[in-house]
Amino acid sequence: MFRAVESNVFFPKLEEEVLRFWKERQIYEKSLENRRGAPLFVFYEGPPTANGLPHPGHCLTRAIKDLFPRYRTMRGYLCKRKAGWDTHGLPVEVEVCKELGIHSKAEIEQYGVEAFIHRCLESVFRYTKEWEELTERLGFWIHLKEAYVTYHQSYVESVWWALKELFDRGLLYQGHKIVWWWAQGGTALSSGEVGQGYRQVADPSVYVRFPLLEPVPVPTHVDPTGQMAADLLVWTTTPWTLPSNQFAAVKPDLEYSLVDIDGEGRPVIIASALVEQVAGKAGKQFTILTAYQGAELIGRRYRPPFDYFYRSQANQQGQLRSGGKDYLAWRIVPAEFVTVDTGTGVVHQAPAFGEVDYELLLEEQARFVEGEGPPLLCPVAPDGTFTHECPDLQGRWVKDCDRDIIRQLKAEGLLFHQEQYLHEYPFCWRAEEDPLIQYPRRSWFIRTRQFREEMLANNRLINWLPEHIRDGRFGNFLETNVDWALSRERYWGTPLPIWVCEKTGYAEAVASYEELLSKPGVAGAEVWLEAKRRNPDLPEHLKVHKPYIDAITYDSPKAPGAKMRRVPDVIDCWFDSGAMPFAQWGYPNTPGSDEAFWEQFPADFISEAIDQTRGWFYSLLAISTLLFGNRSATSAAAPPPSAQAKKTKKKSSKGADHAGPSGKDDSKARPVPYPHPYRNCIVLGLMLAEWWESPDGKRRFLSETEAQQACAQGYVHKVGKMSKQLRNYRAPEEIFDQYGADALRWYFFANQAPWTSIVYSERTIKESIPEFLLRLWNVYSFFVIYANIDGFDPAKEIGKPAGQLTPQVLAQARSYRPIQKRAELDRWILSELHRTTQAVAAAMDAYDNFTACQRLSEFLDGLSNWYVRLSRDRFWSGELTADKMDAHWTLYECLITLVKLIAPFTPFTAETIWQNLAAAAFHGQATESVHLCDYPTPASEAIDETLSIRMALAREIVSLGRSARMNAKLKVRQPLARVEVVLADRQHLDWLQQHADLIGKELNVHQVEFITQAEQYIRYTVLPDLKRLGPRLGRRLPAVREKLAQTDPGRLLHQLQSAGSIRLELPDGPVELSQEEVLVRLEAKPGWTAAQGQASVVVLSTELTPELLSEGLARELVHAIQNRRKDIQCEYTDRIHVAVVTESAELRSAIQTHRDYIMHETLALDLTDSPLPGAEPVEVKLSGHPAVLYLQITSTQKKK
RNA sequence: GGGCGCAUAGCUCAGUUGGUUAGAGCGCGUCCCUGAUAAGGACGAGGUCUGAGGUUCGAAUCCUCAUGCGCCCA
Repeated sequence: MFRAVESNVFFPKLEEEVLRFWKERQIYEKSLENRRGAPLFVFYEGPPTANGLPHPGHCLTRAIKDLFPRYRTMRGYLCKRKAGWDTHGLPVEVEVCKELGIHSKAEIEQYGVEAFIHRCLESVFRYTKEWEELTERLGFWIHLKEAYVTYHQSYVESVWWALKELFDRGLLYQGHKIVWWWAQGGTALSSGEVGQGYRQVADPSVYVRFPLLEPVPVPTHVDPTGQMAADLLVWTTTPWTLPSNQFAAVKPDLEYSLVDIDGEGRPVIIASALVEQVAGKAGKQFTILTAYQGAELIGRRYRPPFDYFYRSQANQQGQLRSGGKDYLAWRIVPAEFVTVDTGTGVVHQAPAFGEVDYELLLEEQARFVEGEGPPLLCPVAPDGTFTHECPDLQGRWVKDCDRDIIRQLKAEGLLFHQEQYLHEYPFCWRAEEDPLIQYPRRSWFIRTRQFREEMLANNRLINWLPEHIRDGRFGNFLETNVDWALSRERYWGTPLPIWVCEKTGYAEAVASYEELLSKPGVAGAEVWLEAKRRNPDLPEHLKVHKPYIDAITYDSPKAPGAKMRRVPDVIDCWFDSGAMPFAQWGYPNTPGSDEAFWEQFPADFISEAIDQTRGWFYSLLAISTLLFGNRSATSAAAPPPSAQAKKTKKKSSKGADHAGPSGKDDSKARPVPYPHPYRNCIVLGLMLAEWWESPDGKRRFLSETEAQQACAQGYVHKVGKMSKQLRNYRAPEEIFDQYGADALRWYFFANQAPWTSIVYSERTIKESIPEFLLRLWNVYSFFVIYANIDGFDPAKEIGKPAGQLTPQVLAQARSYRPIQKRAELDRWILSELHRTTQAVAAAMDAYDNFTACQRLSEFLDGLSNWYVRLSRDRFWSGELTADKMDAHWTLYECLITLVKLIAPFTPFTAETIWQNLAAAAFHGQATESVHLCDYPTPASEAIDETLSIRMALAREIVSLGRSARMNAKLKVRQPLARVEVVLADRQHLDWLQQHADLIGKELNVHQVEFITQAEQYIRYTVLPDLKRLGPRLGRRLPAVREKLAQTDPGRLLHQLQSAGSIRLELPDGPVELSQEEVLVRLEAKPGWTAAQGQASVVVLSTELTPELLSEGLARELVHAIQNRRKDIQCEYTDRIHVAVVTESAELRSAIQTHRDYIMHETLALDLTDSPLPGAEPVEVKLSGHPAVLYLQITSTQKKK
């Protein structure tokens, strides 16, 4: 016996029970134990930050991250799932600053770095509980207890090891980075912060003359000497950067003009396209004297407007790599970024105060021999004031100097024009009156640029979903890769493990705390010990963090008496997360990490949202490529031979998956087979919120109903970014409580490809219940009802152990007959089951959950709306015949297999059903949990494609029949004499004829006839098969089409049937069309009750004889009695007494004629025509005939 | 400003290598069925596939441009 299934199912409650069950029985742990020694499927968890509450977008990521590991586990792989937490970084510091009500670095220092770090640590795990609850409630199986944590000592040391590797290989260097700098607060702002602070502002816009040192060539009609002295005309909105000018940039393929201004005699050079615009602005008369290509101007020298540097460095030269020498500064250089939208086409370059300018400086430096190139000129201090290098401006805030600078330009005759310029400019989001400036900071870089080609090559080995990421967003990013700016002048992060000699500047990297303490003359470790003594609760991990680590110094190996001190920076937290493939194991310092790392590298599967393209996806790839990529045999980081050997044991399969070692030892040619860290990557779309607003926009509602109730009308539907401030989305827990995790999961998996950006729609989540879960539940409930009524108990017939209840196990049962012996309907649904299994596995192997879900939905539809529907009378027939047992076994097998198929998608519902149908039914002799089962494998011998096609045809005909009945307003309860089905194609005619009864029953008609020629109802059309004929006929196709349309279809059909082909005479010669190259379409002629589909037309006979009407009445009566049974709460098997009192002769006659049928259908013991004493009379109308109905339940008894 | 993507029914989304009548679910309307019963099913209305060009015998699909939206980077 199966446990009775409650009809009013509430999924959230079931899910809670399943969660308890999983926990008590340690099902997740068992699912791993189950696969001990199996081939590996490697999953990496991209670590979330737990310093904020999880939102619906995290649910999507975590659902996808659960789906494929679950699937692969069932497919026989061992998939270890280590959780991880990202704990470092600016966002954490910002949170803490908010709590403390402070902003700047000075305020942090004042508060105390030590205390600040402690607060960061507290903040990091503030919402861990919420995250863990969400993870568990969603059914995301992952080892939360053994999570890697980026601030842990082992993790930090692993990162240090990686950095030392890079440092020792010369891949880590110090340079400048131009940052958006908040001078008053003394800190750089992240791009996100900068983005928040843009405001429209009016800045001075000045056009300045840069006098060229040498005259430029001109035609002799302009000047008889053939040359003229000229100025460059340069535009800038930041006059304060002019003292720092180093170059003027032009675009080589742009045309420039030499123009005379109001006949002044000293012409200027300006992009030709801008002559008119600038002349107009300045209100001057420009006369073009001659023109140059930008390329002709390159290399010419000019005098900058200020001589702070020029005074002493004007003629300095450096050695070029290509041989020869060139001047270091104040010459015209080529640049592609020059545009002619605004300005003059000649761009002032102050590399210290513009990122683009700085890039150009680097390019210039690259032309020179190391150390010989132009230096960076920066006469501005970090507090935003001019230094002693500009004596007359010294100590003043740069922006305040704009006016004096302009005045001076004017005085020297260099100012051509001045105006106000309105534009967007960033301000500090914390101190609104402070404009940001671009400013150079010393920074450590990783030479990723050198590995551009290697990274691109590795990128090509990754199976990106969607594919366009590879060559699009990610590929483009790699192609324009610049060196990774690694260091951050912050507090809470992995400290940069570089110690520098205070005297010589000699630097070295350190790979562990232990290594550090073993250095000669080490001192300062007591700072940590002292802190720990004061506060014994401090986690040991903190000792590798600021400020404790900063205290540690040791003797310099280069200068006696000098100390090595750590550089004060921490690193970009993206490096932390990108290091997780090895750092999660504490590689290489932690014992056993060597094995663990190489076993779990690279990942088969990762998934995050698209915003991670330049984040985690990049940091993983860059770090792996640099550390483990192809390089000389000196590699410190090559996999041990044992790990290599183990990996070759992996099963090979299709796709990018496991496209790994061939099994041969080719490690000499390629030191590391997988320098790319992940093979398959699903890039998720971003999730938007939807909400409703009151007409005034002041009130927000999360459902339309609420909006309707509150505002009646005029409320507005909104779609936009999810926002904590706006609270424009429903919290995940509420979704779990109302609809359940499976509903949410199915909504994510089944509605769209995962990379589609979706609107988080509560309504759609709700809908996934009736669409899928409830439909499955109804079939399951149906099965249990009848299995229990019939005493169908598989456990009684199957020996122990029953295991996973595979078809082989079920076949042991005495009453289980081979599929070939069963009814066709059984063979059909089992064939569909295996086809679905095949398709779902293929889709899931290709990481295509959307297609997989569609196939599952289609199967469930067939099971529910065709198989169960048509099998009903088999289930409620009285005798336990072999056919009835077949129906039970078939449905049972379908359900058992289906719950295995859906287990990775909706793990809770699958488990609930499995527990009843398998675990409980077999009293512990079946596999404990559906998640410990193997994924079903399709049996090709059970698949009958022809039957699938035929059954689909039958379903179409029934559907058309219903449509036809609808048109004629003939309800299905009214039997009809006959239906004629006209087929365009006689291929499946015989089969359909054999199944006429099935179609007839569904349509409630007595006779179904198939005809292939029925000119009386049908018009035929012969159409060309364009897909076939297109390639063959090309240009002639339209003529063929026309000719076919004009020719009498009857003649064409005749020709086709007699000759097997059609010959058309066309102006440009004859064309022969074979049977396969044409399609025959049918169309019902008007005036018939008919419906047409692709391949068939269904025509109904609408003539109603008295016999048919009488039969219809009988069915009406049955319907009325069944309704009444329900009213008086009959059990399914209750027997009843029935009486019908009526004046209607037709009705009495119908009862007379169909007495047995009525009694059988309604489980009536008798059917009389006088009132039953004690029974309540109910008045009914049956097709317009009034009657009074009496029902009375007898004692409950089995219908058998 | 640059890169990438998206735009299909009232809403949320599918649409396989270009092919004849562009689909699903929800919502709406009209019904049906019901011994799965707080389900289920059918039918209908609703589409210039964002716009404009182009390639092609043929374009929602390929190309170009424009518009709008999103993400990333400036």
